[in-house]
Amino acid sequence: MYRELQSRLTARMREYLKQQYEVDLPNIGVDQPPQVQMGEYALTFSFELAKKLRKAPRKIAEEIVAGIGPIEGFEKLEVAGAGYINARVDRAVMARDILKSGGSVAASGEKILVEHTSINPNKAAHIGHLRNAILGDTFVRMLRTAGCHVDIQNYIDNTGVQVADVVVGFLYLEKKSKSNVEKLIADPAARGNRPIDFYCWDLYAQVSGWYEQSPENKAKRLKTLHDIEQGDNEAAEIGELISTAVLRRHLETMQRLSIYYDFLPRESEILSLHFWDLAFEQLKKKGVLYLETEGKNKGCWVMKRAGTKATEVVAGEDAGPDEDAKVIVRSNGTVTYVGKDIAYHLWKFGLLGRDFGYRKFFRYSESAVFPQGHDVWISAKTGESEHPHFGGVQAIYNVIDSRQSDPQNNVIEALRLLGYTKQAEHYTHFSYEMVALTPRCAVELGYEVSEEDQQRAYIEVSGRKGFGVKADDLLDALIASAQREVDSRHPELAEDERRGIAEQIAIGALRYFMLKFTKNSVIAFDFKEALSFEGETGPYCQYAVVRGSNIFRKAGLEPEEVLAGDIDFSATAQDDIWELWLTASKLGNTVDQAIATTEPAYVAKYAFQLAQMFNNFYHRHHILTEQDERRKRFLLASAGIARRELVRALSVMGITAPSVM
RNA sequence: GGGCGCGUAGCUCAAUCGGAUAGAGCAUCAGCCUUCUAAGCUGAGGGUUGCAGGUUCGAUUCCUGCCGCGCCUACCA
Repeated sequence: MYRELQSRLTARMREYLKQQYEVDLPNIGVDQPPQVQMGEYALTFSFELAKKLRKAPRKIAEEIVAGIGPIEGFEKLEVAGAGYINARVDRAVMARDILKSGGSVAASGEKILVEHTSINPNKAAHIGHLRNAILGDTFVRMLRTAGCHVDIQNYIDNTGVQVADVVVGFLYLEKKSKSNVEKLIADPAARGNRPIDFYCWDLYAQVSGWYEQSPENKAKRLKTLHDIEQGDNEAAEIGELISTAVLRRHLETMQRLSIYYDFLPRESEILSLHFWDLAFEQLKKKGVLYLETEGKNKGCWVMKRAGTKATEVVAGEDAGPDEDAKVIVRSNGTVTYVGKDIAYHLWKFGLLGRDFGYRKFFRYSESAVFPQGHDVWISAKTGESEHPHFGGVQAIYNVIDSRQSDPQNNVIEALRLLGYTKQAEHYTHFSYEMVALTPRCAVELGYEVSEEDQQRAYIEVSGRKGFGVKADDLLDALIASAQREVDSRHPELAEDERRGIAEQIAIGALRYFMLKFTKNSVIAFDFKEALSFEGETGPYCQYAVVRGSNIFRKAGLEPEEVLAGDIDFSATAQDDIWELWLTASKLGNTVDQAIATTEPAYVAKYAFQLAQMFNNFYHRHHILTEQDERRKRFLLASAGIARRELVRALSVMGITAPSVM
């Protein structure tokens, strides 16, 4: 709602400026005045125009305010300060519109692919992966709120060195055969009742140490990796077993947080279906790759990096080889990771000329989210005959941490050099910073922390060293902590009900925690902060919703019927209450902005702000004891609007509020 | 060396295209439960926005140079 009035105001201003001063301002900046009593919108262009028009900003503002005449939906314009133009809306009219449409957002209809999670299937998910998955899932929810059609993909690197490392662990450290590993996966007792991904977590860390012991050990790694890539041998079969079992665990872990997927493309199919061969042909034909004949990259097919000036040498012949070029095909003929990624992204845009086979892999059972249940498909060499179609999308968002920005840029550059400039422009590396541990947290967890690391602000998580906090462990800790609170507050409730509430609170706390930081801020993880349910947290927002619900429950009314009823809006003149309405009208605006900047934190901040404002309102105005019936109705409507929009904002973040807290 | 990012209150973080008095939470201190739930509310203290210049009516925001920190920069994947 907020957005519609804003565009009406700026459109009228632009028109008037053209007509009156013969200036065209395509982007008229709009702010909000510092206090709501000063108006809902603030325009600052008078300052900008001062020089051009040779008039004082305040004078310009005064002329415009005097001359422009009425604008629909607005009560009046005022000059403020040195030349601001503040616009006041007609509050009663706007309130009526908010009641109807609230923070609804415009529909778009584009087909978009979001790739997120993409955890190597060789160990348990940790807090860094949680940040990725929660950012990705929330971004998907934002896009869907905006009316986009989104496919969610989770890329599985099941033939990489990380999987090979765990296979080495099974084969050489634990001396296990394929059937031993099968038993380990099938029989919980065989792995000491630890989940298989936890088991692999420990094994993976051991293997890293074992490599250090001798060069022979290390040689096993390369051999195993090659075996896995080749296929048809025990190492490959163990790799397949383990990566599939661990992947299943990852899906279960993410499902606990209401994070879902549509398709799981795997590296094994990118290899076996020879995606690279097709990409290689295109890259050679268009001259994107060239065979280096000199220097350190002699014998490799390389590509120039984005931003480097390869054409700089026009006259000078003796420039030598571009040592900075990115190797795509090694001198032994094997393709690098970036090469495979280029092929994969050609497929995503429907530019490769080949498709995956598709097989059903995992099913989300019937629920509120999926009334008919939902299948997760996985890539296969030969798939099922009936399957949905993935790929061939208009835009891509890859949720990958900032450390991958270099390879990501290489892929984008390859698309551009291939002539797919439109696709390159619609390829977004949704980059975010890592989650690290504070030294204190590392010590708490029982890790040895060096003198040097003690002095740092944070220490990078390392799966290779087994250094980190597992996602399931964190979630369990959050649930346990929430459970204690719920048990003491609501002993009257049944046990499974209390458990359900504790889970909702834990998920709210975790998802909000991962979203409240802006993307390029490193999260220095600390249990104390992450386990907090007070202040700027998910439970704070959930609590505001519960309070809102309680009012209606005690009043014996449904929020919807109050909002649909007859309401006297004269009390919107009261600034503190009006501010609540105004904030409630801005969800659509916030989501738009969050999409445009790929910054989910805006939504988190918004939800907190709205919750805070509601809590404020809650204390200041006691609704059920209000004697004036008209005012009581209005206050109920105010609570209803705030609650409705807060519920929407939380649902964009994948958070639901429990019935009681 | 080059690329990307960061530096804001004791701590953790916000601040829309450059906009009005730089805001939250935590922590500290002082208050508020006979009320629709205190996972809450009110108030107080706490700032030379790393440093030095520049652009501008206006700079936390843009530019330049320093200082400090992190990540990336392999024919590993």
